[in-house]
Amino acid sequence: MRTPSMLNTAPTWLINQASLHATRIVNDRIGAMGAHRYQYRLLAALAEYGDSSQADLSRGTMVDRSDVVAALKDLEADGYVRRSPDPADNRRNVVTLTPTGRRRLREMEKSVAACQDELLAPHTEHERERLVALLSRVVEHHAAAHEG
Amino acid sequence: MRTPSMLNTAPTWLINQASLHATRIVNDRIGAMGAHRYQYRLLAALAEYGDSSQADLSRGTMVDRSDVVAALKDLEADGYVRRSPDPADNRRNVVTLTPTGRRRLREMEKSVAACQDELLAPHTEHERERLVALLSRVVEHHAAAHEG
DNA sequence: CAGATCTCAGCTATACTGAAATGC
DNA sequence: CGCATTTCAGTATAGCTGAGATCT
Repeated sequence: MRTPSMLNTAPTWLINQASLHATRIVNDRIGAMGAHRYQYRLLAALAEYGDSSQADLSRGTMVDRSDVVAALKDLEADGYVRRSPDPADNRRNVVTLTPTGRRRLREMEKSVAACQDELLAPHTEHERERLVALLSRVVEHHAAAHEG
Repeated sequence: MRTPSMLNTAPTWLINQASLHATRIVNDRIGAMGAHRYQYRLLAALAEYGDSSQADLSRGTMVDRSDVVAALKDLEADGYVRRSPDPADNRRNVVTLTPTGRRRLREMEKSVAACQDELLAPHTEHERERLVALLSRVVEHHAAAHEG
């Protein structure tokens, strides 16, 4: 049986199916280097914004605050980040990217780039940009609607 | 903190985020009418293909064979489908859509159409078609690669 | 015999919730 | 006081696996 047309033309269904493939691809590649999805998001945020609190990392990466705790614990155990109390606000931790963590991020970037190529293998560069633009609008719209 | 650009431009991340929003929207609306995501997929497949075995339904809807069992049990309890042994192949059940089930599907279609509008609120009709076309290529490519 | 189907029991990862401890 | 942050324990669901019983 082929996929019913009622599903085949429904964006919600297509997005869910595409997400399953994307997740499988990312988990395979990131997992093969002994890392986790969330770790890439956190390292990327630290590289772009510098030292950050865990709450800020959670908001910036859409990783739940409680999952940030676990992911940072692993990253710290491997020396990719350091955590220290924030002198300016003792509720917070200052999370710092180490040089080793920066190298780790660069390796992950290659892996994640390969994921994009694998996921969008049939698509031209121009089509990939259009897809990114369309999906960005979806995500921005609902991210804004969800926090407001 | 805003989303790091390393994530914002990664299709895998965008698709995952969009999928979270899509799933939340569908679950809210379908759940509000006392139904489940899977039930819509199964009823849609039955309406398009007529009587089917559970294995065919599983392949056509991408609902796992074991989850088909549970979803059909609920649909049958509410009178939306009937199941009977296939005389031509006693391993199989013949799953039949009842008139009540057909009405139920029509209600769900309205609900699911509203989901698409909510998910793609910022997009024009033309943009929605482009998104569907791009995502269809992703899904078809990986569906083919995954079964082969 | 190999292979398909239906069913159940259970597993894992993801996203999320609640609450406690602490500090602003 | 209300509110934010970190942490831990636990929940819900989706998707999936393994195995048994049955049949082709």
